[in-house]
Amino acid sequence: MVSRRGRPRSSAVREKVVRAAADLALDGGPGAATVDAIAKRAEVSRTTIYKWWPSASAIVLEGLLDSVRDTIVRPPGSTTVQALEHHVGALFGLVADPAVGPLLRNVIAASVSDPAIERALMDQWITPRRAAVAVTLRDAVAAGELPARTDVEVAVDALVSPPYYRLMLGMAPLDDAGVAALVNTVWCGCRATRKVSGP
Amino acid sequence: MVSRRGRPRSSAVREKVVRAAADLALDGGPGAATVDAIAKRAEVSRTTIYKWWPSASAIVLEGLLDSVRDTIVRPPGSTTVQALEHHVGALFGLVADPAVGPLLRNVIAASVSDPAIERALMDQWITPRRAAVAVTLRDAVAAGELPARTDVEVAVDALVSPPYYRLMLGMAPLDDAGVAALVNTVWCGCRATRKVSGP
Amino acid sequence: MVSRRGRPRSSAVREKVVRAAADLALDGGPGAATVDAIAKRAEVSRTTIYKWWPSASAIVLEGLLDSVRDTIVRPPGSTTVQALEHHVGALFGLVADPAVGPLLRNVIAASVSDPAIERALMDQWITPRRAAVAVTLRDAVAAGELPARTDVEVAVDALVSPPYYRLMLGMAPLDDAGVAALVNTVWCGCRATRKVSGP
Amino acid sequence: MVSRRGRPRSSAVREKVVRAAADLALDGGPGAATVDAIAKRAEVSRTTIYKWWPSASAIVLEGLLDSVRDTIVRPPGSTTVQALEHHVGALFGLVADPAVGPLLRNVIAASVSDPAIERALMDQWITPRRAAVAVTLRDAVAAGELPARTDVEVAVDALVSPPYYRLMLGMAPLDDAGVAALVNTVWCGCRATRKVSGP
DNA sequence: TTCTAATCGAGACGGTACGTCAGGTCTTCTC
DNA sequence: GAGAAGACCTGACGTACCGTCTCGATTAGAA
Repeated sequence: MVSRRGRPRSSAVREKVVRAAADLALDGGPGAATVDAIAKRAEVSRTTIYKWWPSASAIVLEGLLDSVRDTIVRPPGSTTVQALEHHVGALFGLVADPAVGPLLRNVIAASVSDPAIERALMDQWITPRRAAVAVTLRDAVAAGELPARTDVEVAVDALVSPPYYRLMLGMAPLDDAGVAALVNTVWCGCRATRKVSGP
Repeated sequence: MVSRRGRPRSSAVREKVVRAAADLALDGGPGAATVDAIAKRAEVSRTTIYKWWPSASAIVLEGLLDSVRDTIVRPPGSTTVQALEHHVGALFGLVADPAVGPLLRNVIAASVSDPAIERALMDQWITPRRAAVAVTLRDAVAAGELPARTDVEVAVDALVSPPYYRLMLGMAPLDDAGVAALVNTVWCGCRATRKVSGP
Repeated sequence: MVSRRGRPRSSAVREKVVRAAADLALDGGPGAATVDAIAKRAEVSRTTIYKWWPSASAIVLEGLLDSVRDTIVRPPGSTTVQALEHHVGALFGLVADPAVGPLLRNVIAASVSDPAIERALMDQWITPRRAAVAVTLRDAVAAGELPARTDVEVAVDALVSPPYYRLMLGMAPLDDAGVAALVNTVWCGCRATRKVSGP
Repeated sequence: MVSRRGRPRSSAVREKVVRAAADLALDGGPGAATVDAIAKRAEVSRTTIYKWWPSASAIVLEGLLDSVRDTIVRPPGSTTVQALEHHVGALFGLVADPAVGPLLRNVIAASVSDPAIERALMDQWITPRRAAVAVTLRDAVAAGELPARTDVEVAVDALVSPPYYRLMLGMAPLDDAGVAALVNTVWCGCRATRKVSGP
């Protein structure tokens, strides 16, 4: 067993910082989660923060990923459509969650000017969620439920883009009926699609 | 017509400022278009800038809207699908345009922390483009090409969200085939949709 | 008449800053006169301070020079010895002054690690005071009161070094009798000096 | 004698630390000898340094005293003037030594804001050197070489202040001839002095 | 023409946050 | 117990932008 030398990192610090960042980002509006403000609220030294995180947004992102640790699994025994609705519905619910959406919006905005955030967001948030939907769709293609020519990436885009789009532009999220309609439309669209430039 | 007394506003100033902001935002990366930098580059006084614009992002937005003044019209004599492809294709092209996309991304990020930008962006960019697509879809419903139960807002979301989504997350834009597939999928999906929770 | 463009510099700011620095350096001990503390005490923005002064020590130096603006003049109609005693006595008095000595000590300490302070201190404080004494001595040589071989620089050193030496090392300053004795010793020494390496 | 329990203090550590401090203070300029830098250069833990020394300046001072361990003795069989010249010349030489002067300047500057350094510097450097000169002068008074009214403290000041003064202000040190002239002037001045306020 | 009201430029000023550096203290493991 | 490693806090540093402010210089219609 390898026990590190020196004083061990305090887990309390990490928690206080991440929680403070989330609190500030949530009820202080975006731009409130500065390193200074986080340090003050968490009662932690700014220096320590800079030692562990490269920016305020990185902290917010960490809090975001912390709060959403539920594994992305397909409900056992579900049909393809049920699985799709589960995945997409969960995503919509998440983005519309008042404790998650604002953080995500914050982080996406920050990712515009911070490649590191962009990468982390992509790797740890976007890609896993796209993958879950994509796998379900590809299984359906393999099972013959969807035609072989189905463009999975495009279908995934159609299914997952709207919540981000509405989030970033400050539009109200789709309600449950809207979500169901979206899934239904894309599902039927994939099945009904004919060759694009046919006779 | 009552022409004001005093020195009239110099149009040269507006142009220099807007151009400088766009240049900075484009090749300096986001965050480069600060008021200070714009003032220096445009060789205009900071005071003057503050007199006419509330923020740097507002200038970038103005430049964005300036550069995209093409009227959003339905090509005369086009079928519904052709019209849809034209509208959606134009939008995708715009967002993928290296002289437009970055500015837009910039402005959307700024809109997160600036309600005024959010409003202006919504009113002058998002809403008109959604409206064009929505009108086409509603016409199709009226003409019996699409079923009456079609949820137009959802269809619009599916059609227009992907480019913004990919733009904000730094993903490569869909290529032409992808765009065509998307339009086709949604169109077919709307036509083929059955009642969501049928027996 | 050249009237500057732009908002004119506020003289109140300069005064408040310089006074605050002096106050802090005097009753807060050395090391108390940081830029932060000065800004807070003077109720002036740190930015503004950095615009006009390169360091806290520069401000203290400015305050020092401000408070000692008395022209260095030889009393009219004085004999050489009287003039010397006046000059040297004034210097001793200044350095022993509780409102001047601590500032000077502060600045000399800072000059060790700041060439700009070193230069300014030299040019605006040390050199003028050495010069006054040197001129008086040289006049005495010219008048035949002192032998031609008198090493003026050495005599100046002997006369002016002690107060700085005692100041820097925290020793009590010489009292009036000590000052008189010093002047007398050096004066007589210069007159009585024989060739250093005689037969 | 009871030898302490536990690991004894490593003399290697002391040497490495002191040497590192001296090296940094000499070729890194003042301000370079921070505790951090010393720890890094000496490859010693900061904690260890803080355990044995109260400040970086204390280390520099220790190095200074280490490097100048020559006993201050009067050359046997010397005349008073020879002894004085020896003492004062040694002091001048020391202060002008490029391996000693900068350290001393450093320490004096630090003593301004650190009473402990001030005390140590006084007790272990200044006082012994003043004492050596004072004893010689007092012996001369006792022997009748100098008048009884000689103010020894003042004479000591005149003899030893100049090198410190020039050191602290960054002035070039006096050359050998200057030193000889200084000693000669003060010696003759002490012998020739008449009552200060005579008729 | 002269007045007058506006624009525009220059620059001072107060703020807030940034990211870094050094000083100290404390905790833990290793020798 | 000495020493190494390193986490942590404090406080100051100097910089970048922000937004406001006070000026003078310029411009062109209105009196």
